Amino acid sequence: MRELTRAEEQVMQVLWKIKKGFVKDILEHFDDPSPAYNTVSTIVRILQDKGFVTHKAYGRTHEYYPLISKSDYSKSHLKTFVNDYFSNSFEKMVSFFAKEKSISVKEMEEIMKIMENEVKKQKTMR
Amino acid sequence: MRELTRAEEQVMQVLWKIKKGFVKDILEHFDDPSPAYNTVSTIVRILQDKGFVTHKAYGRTHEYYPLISKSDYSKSHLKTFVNDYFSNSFEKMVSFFAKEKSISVKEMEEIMKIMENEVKKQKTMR
DNA sequence: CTTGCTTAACTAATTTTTTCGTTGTATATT
DNA sequence: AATATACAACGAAAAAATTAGTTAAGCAAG
Repeated sequence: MRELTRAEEQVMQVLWKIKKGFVKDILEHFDDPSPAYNTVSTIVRILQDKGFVTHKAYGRTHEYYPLISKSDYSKSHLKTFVNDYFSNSFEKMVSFFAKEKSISVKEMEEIMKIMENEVKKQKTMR
Repeated sequence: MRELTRAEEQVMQVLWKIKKGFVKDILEHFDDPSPAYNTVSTIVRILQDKGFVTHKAYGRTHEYYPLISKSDYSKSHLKTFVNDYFSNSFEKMVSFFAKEKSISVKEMEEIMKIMENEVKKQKTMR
C-alpha cells in the first residue's frame, strides 16, 4: 500500500473522524493556523487520485469519503514498522514495549485477558 | 523528536545494522539500484546536522556512528503512531492486532508469559 | 438579467527532499 | 615530483510535496 505524506495523513485523519464531508467540513477540523481552502481541496483531490478517497457529487460540490479505513491503513503501517524495526516479529515489538514500561500494568492485564480469549477461540476453531 | 525522511531512514537502518561505518560501508548495504556515493555522503551529513549521527575522523575520512539508537527512535515512532491511530492506548493497539490475527497464537502465548513476568516484577517493585 | 458567493479545477510558486556532478585536498603509487 | 585514487564538502539540479492564487462555472439574491 502506498504511504500517505504528512499533509495527506492529516486530511485522512479528519476524514476518518468525520466519516464524510465537504472540503469546508474538513477545513473546520484543522486547528489554528489552518491551511487555505484550496490547499485542502488540492490534497483531497490527490488522495482521490491515489485511491484513498472518493466523492459523491451534489451538483458541483463534492462530498468526500475515505475509501480505505483507518484500521486497514494502520494495519499496513504497523506491519511495515514491525518489519523494519522488529524483524517482523510482533512478539519482539510488544515485549520490547512491555519491558520499556510503555505499557502499564493495567493495560498488560487487559491485553492478557484478551489474548487468552483469542487463543482459546483460535484453538477451538481448528 | 524530529522525524526521519525516507532516504534518511534507509541510511539509519544501515548504520543501526553495521553499528559504524564509512560511507562506502553504508553504500554496500544498499541493494540493487544503489544510490551514488555522493548521495549517501550527503544524507549522512544531513543526519549529522540533525543530530542523528556523529563521526570520528581518521585523517580526512569519516567513520559514522548513530547517535540515536534504533530502540529510541522506534519508541518515539510507535508512540506517535499509537497516539494517532489508537488514541494513545497500547492496549487498544495490541488487542486490535490480536483480534486481526496479525499476532499468532504462539506469539500471543509468548507475549502473555513476558507480561506476567513484567506485571509481577513491577508489582513487587512498589 | 446582473452581481456576488461558493466551489472544483487548474496551475503556479514555494519549500522540502533527494540525487549526484564538481571541486579541492590528502594520500598512495609509480 | 607527477599521476592516480579516494574522500568530504559544496552546490546545483531534479523530484516530490506543500501551499495557495486564479479561473470558470454554478447557483442564489436582488
